[in-house]
Amino acid sequence: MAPTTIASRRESPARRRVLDTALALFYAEGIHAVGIDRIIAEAGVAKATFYHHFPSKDDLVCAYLEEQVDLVRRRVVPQGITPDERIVSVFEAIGEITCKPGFRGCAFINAAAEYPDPEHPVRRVVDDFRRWFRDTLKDLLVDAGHPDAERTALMLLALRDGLAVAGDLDDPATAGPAVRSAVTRLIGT
Amino acid sequence: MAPTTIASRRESPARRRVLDTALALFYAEGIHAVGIDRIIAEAGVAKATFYHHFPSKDDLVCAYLEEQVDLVRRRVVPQGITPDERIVSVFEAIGEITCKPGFRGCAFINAAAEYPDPEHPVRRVVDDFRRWFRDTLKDLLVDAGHPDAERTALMLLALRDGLAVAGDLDDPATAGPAVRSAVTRLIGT
DNA sequence: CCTAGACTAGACAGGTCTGTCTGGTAATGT
DNA sequence: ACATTACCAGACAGACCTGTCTAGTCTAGG
Repeated sequence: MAPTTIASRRESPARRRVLDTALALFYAEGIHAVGIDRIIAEAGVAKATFYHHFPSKDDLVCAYLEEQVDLVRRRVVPQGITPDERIVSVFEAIGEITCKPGFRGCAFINAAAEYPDPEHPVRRVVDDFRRWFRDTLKDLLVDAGHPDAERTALMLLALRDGLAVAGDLDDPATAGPAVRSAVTRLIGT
Repeated sequence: MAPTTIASRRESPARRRVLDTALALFYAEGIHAVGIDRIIAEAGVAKATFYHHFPSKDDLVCAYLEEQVDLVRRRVVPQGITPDERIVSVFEAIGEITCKPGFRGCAFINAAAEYPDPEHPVRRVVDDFRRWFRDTLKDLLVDAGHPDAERTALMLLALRDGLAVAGDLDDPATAGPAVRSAVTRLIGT
């Protein structure tokens, strides 16, 4: 038994192609709206191969969201000068992303809208992400010596969600410029 | 021809039952997840009757969202003392609703997540609602003599969306108490 | 009385969905 | 040389989807 078995199941060209396709299609068109047949066709993968790597569609959906978690995590890490500025920079980055052409809102919010059951594995991934993001904001606020860090982190999370929604449903250009002042008003400079 | 034809098509016991059932099921379980068969079964209505009142499922979905618009509009109207207090009261009402047991987020955000095409009739209803809400906030801010009413209205809309998402995905109890201070920080009093 | 229309019950067509299963190819490591 | 395993192609089952259609009941207005 080569060191293949599990390792290659986690990383293989076919699996990668499926995941990339799922990332694009699920995000752009919604999860229930995209069938397995469509994914394997556009990924150029046989059905048996797909079900070899992902026992069910739900597994693929979870993997898709984990992928999104990785993408976000990679962005938030880089630090600016002061903790205050780091917070502002995180939100300005969000403001920019929401203006980009393909933006279709927050992948986690959209996924949760399609999975009402809070106990569903998909919702677990969403919960983990949100908890991580909230804690990260709180830590930044604590570093900045902010009083009432806990509550302010909740407000900032609400702002983030609102920006993501607005970027998708309203005119994205209008929301962008307001981001910086919204953050400073909330954290009270 | 009695004054029936169109009038009764707009208001009839069967149609009402269908609409009420759709309101409950679509909101609680999502739109794609609930089929016509399920709706007509729980509404106690024949299929032909359903398709008589709603030519397609999309028509029902639009009617469902219009129904939600009516519900929200009815709430926002009542006025408090000062314009500032009216704004706060609107948001405290939102804060309360998000804590209630059956809360499953904003019906419009959830619907939009399932209808990616911005030109789709469903999205038109969503757009109309958001425009109305944004304008209402702006008018209240103008009445309050607020400078920068336009931009502040955007922030408040973002806050509303964030509250709706948080009430659905996070612990609803934690977000509630922060609402009032978030609003006052944003409108800068 | 009679007729238009709102309604019920349910079969049906044509499509899509997830997931299984068969059968075969190619590469790789022992 | 051989076994494992990653992969491809595609048929298939069984369920569910939307929307149409037939056939018949009940009610109220003229």
